[in-house]
Amino acid sequence: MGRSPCCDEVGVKKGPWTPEEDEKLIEYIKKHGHGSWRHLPRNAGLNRCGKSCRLRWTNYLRPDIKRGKFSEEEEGLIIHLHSMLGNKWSLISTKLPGRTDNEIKNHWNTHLKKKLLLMGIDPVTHRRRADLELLANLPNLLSCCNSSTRMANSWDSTLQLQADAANLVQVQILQGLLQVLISSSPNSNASPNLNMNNLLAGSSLAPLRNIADILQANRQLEALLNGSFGLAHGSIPSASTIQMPNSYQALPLQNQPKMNGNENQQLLFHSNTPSLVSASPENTTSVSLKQEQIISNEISAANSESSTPIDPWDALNLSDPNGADLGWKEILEYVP
DNA sequence: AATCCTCGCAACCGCACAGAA
DNA sequence: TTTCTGTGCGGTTGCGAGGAT
Repeated sequence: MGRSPCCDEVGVKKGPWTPEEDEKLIEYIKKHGHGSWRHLPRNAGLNRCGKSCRLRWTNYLRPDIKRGKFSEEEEGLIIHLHSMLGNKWSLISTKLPGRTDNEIKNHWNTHLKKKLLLMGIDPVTHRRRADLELLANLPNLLSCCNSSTRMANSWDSTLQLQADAANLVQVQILQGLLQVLISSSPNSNASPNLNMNNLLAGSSLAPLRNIADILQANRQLEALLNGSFGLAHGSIPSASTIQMPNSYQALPLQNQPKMNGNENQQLLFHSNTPSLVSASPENTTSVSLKQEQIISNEISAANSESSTPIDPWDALNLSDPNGADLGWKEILEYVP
C-alpha cells in the first residue's frame, strides 16, 4: 500500500459543492463518462479531488437517484435486509433502486435504528434486547407474545415481524435462564441437557435456596446475555418450528417486498445456526459472498428446514405471568 | 429576540481490496 | 512476488435547519 490519499493534495477544495461545480461535473460526465476519477477533476476543470467528485456523483448528482422520503415498503426491506446482511449498505442499496448506500445508511442511523429501539429490538442483532432490565420487565414483555397485541398498520406489522422473532429469542433466553437457575443449584441433579418435559414437571424452584446460588446464577445469566449465549447452545432445543402469527417472512428476491402481517405462518427457528439473524456484526464474516447468494441461502434455508414442533412449549402459557405450571412470579423473584 | 439543543444529511476520512505494472 | 493505483465501503464529522426554552 503506502499510497498517499488523493485528498491530501494542497489547495484542493473541500466542503459543500456549489451549483457551478455540480454543473461542471454533470456536463463532463455526460460528455465523457467519469473514466478515471483521479484525472476527472483536472479534465473537468474542478478544484476537487477525484474521490470527492465520485462521491458527489454517486450520492447526489446521478440522474437515477430517487429522492424524497422512504416508503414503508422500502423501510421494511431495509430492515429485513439489514437483519440478514448487517451494515452492508452497498449490498442493501442494490435492492433499493434509486437509493444510495449513503442515503440508506443515514436513514438507518437516524430513523430505523430508533424505531427498532423503541420496539425493544436491538438494531444490531435484530433480537429483543436481552439485558437484565428487560428481564426484570419480563411479564410485560411476555405479554407481547400474545397475538391480541398485534399492531394493525402495515409499517408496524413490519416491525412486528422483528418483534415476533425477538420474542421467540426471548423464549429461548428464558429457557436458558431456567436451566442456569436450576443447574447452578448444588442440590440439583439436573443434567446439562435438561429435558423440557422434566422442567415442566418440576415446577418449583425450591432447590435454589440461598443468595450464593442466586448470584452464581446471575453471573451465568449475564455471561449468556452478553453474547456468549448462542442460540446454538447445547441447552437450547434442536431445530424447531413454532407457530406464530405474523412470522418473519422471507422476502421474494425479485419482487417488491410483501409485508403481510395478517396471516398465520410458521417461523422456522434454526437453533443449530449461530443466531436468528445471520449477519450481526460479530458473525458477519462472509462479506465476500455475493449478495444474491447470501439472501438466497437465507430463504432456501427457511423454506427447506424440516421441522419438529416442541410440544412442551405449546403447553407453556408464556403470556400469563401467573402461569401455574412454571410459577413465573417465583422465577421473577430471583431476577434483579 | 436570542440562545441552546437536537436532528438530518452531505461530505469527509481511513482502510481494504482488486488489478495492473 | 512486491509495489502501486484506482475504487469502493463503512464509520464519522460538521454544518445548517428547525424546535424548544
